[in-house]
Amino acid sequence: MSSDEPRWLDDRQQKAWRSLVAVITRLPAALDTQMQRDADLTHFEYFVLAVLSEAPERRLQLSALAEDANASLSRLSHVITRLAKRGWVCREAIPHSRGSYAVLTDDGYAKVVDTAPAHVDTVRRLVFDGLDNEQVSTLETIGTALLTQLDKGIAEGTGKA
Amino acid sequence: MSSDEPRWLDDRQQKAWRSLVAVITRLPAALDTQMQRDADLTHFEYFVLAVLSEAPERRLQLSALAEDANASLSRLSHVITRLAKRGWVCREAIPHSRGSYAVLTDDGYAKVVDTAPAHVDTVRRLVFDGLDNEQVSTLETIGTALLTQLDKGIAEGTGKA
DNA sequence: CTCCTAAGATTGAAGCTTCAAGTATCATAC
DNA sequence: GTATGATACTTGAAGCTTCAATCTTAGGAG
Repeated sequence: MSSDEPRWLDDRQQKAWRSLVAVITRLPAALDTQMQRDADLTHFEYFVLAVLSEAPERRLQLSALAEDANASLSRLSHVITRLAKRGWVCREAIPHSRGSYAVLTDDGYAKVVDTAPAHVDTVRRLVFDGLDNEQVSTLETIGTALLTQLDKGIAEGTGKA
Repeated sequence: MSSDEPRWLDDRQQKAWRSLVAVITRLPAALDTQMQRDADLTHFEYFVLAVLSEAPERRLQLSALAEDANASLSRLSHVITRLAKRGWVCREAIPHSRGSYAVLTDDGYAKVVDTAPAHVDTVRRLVFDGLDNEQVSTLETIGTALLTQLDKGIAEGTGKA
């Protein structure tokens, strides 16, 4: 515990928090619904493929990919197994290292190219169509601030709240 | 599809989107980790209990609770079953209606009271400690704008992207 | 060279969410 | 009163994520 009385959030923070919770709950669900329907993929699976498609040589070490995709190594490993079964990704040992690459296959690249347009349309429809240019900048600024604090907070919190 | 060429996101939107995706992926994971460790609850379970604790008579019809908790009725029903097994909630038929109430028990209320302080500390640590007053207001504004557009977008999107 | 440690990744079980199908109850029409 | 339909909720199975344990291999110490 930080102090004696358990300082509550003030009114403004309370409202901001509720709306943030709603966003982090509803938006992923909406993204998954569209992805599932149009591409038989979770949004996370798509994101992994998309990150790989932009990497040099369309390959990335698993631990690096996990970081870029905001996931635990375990989660990523399971997902790579699933994507490999579908032929979109394969693993490749890295010489003189304990690591492995995840490599996007040509089929995987084609899948991303196929899937991207409907996904982008969805992102516009669910998010950007409601924001003007200034709000988009603000979103980026706030998002970055949140991530910075999140990383800091996780680092601190490794020893109980 | 909206038009001929699949209009991509511009650079600013792209950056904003990446940071938003990171937030909606990492923040829930961090909240769940703390909740699991300190209260043996998922963040969603806690949120359901918290919403109930603020409702008149600490009760809400399931469909209304689902809406307030940003969840599908199915998800909520499973969760209520789990919470009921632990004695924190019970169901109660609504006379002359097809609906049911979810009612927070005294034990359930006590659980919320016990759990809230560490949760609030976590929210401060992961989010608000990194934001000044103005940014909190901005967060609330942007969050609300996102939710508005999300609802609109989902309504539109019920017939393919 | 051999042992030891730890980094990188995998795995299986348990738990949560979703999806689709099912049940029950109320309102309406005949 | 009895169909019909729709609303509110429940349920079981399938799939995804997490957690903890495990495996494998690289890098040092002796």
